Amino acid sequence: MDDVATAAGVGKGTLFRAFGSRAGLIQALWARRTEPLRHAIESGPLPLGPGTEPRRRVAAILDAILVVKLDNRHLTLALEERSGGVSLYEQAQYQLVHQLLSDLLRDAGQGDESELLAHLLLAAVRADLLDHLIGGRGSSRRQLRAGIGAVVDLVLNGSGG
Amino acid sequence: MDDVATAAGVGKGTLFRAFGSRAGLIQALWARRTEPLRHAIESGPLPLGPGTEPRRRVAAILDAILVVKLDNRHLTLALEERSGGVSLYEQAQYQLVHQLLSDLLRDAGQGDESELLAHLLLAAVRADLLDHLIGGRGSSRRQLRAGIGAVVDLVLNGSGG
DNA sequence: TTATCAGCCGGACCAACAGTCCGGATTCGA
DNA sequence: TCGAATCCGGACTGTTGGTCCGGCTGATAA
Repeated sequence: MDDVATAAGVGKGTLFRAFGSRAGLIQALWARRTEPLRHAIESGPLPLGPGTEPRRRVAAILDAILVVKLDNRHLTLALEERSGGVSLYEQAQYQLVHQLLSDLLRDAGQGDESELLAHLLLAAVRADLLDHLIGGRGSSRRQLRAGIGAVVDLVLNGSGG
Repeated sequence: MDDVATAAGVGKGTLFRAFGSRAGLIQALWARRTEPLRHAIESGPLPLGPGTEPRRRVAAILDAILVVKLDNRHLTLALEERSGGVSLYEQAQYQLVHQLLSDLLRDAGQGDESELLAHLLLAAVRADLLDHLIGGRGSSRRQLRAGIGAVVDLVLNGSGG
């Protein structure tokens, strides 16, 4: 926070007055970075926008989220860190995506458990997991998108097992 | 740490000499709490022990982990918190379970993606998610076990969608 | 142009907390 | 009994998120 304030050319007080807390700053940054994505989901073209078949739309949204997270690894890691007693699951932005995915899954016929299933799918793109997969296992971005996409497909459409 | 040392009737130095760090203490506690479970998985009776059909065994292991986590919510939350720069995924105990689940999934015919799938299934029982589901949504223990069990089944056996 | 005042800003300060370190107690061997 | 090696406790340090107040600025009125 000190460094951020200095880099921004303001005092620490100003920073905290503007964003409330470290978590507030991070969430504000995240909100700005994800604005195009939110817009595309709300009213953009297929397959992200409304009108796509629910399962395909869920997969598209998850892939888009994955890409944003890969493009903002440090920020995302900080965002999802439990800080100030606020967990990821209490953040408004998480609850919004979760609600959307739950609704889509319900539409897709996953009546029961659509809420849990939405949590599970979102857990597949959690920042620390991505960080581990990239940093530790050396997966490339391509491999990650393909792999996670496959697993999500498997969850959504069944393996036929 | 101060409080722990005081409660244990020793100095803080002793605590750190014995466990290395806060994370070390938490992992040691966790290792002790999960010792019976590890033993049951290694050489116990069905469905946890070896010999069970892979998918069933995966489901049984996940349910057992879920129960332990529910019985030790605070400890588990602390364990999975990124602390000291060490994420959950770098912990030896996580890697062991992940390896086991990966192998079982491979045996079950999920050749490709068995590793990612194992991560996904373990993400379904992450401490902060459980905490959110219990604390915020008021799900009972029973409901959680049933719900997560159903979702895991769906992932393992397909929904037929 | 100058006096007054409200609001905003900066950065010194505070509290919490993981981790270190050294003076002293204890124990073991001679 | 004495000396040395080991172990222990808790005061201390460094870092960091967050607070607070003295002072600056800019607007307004005389």
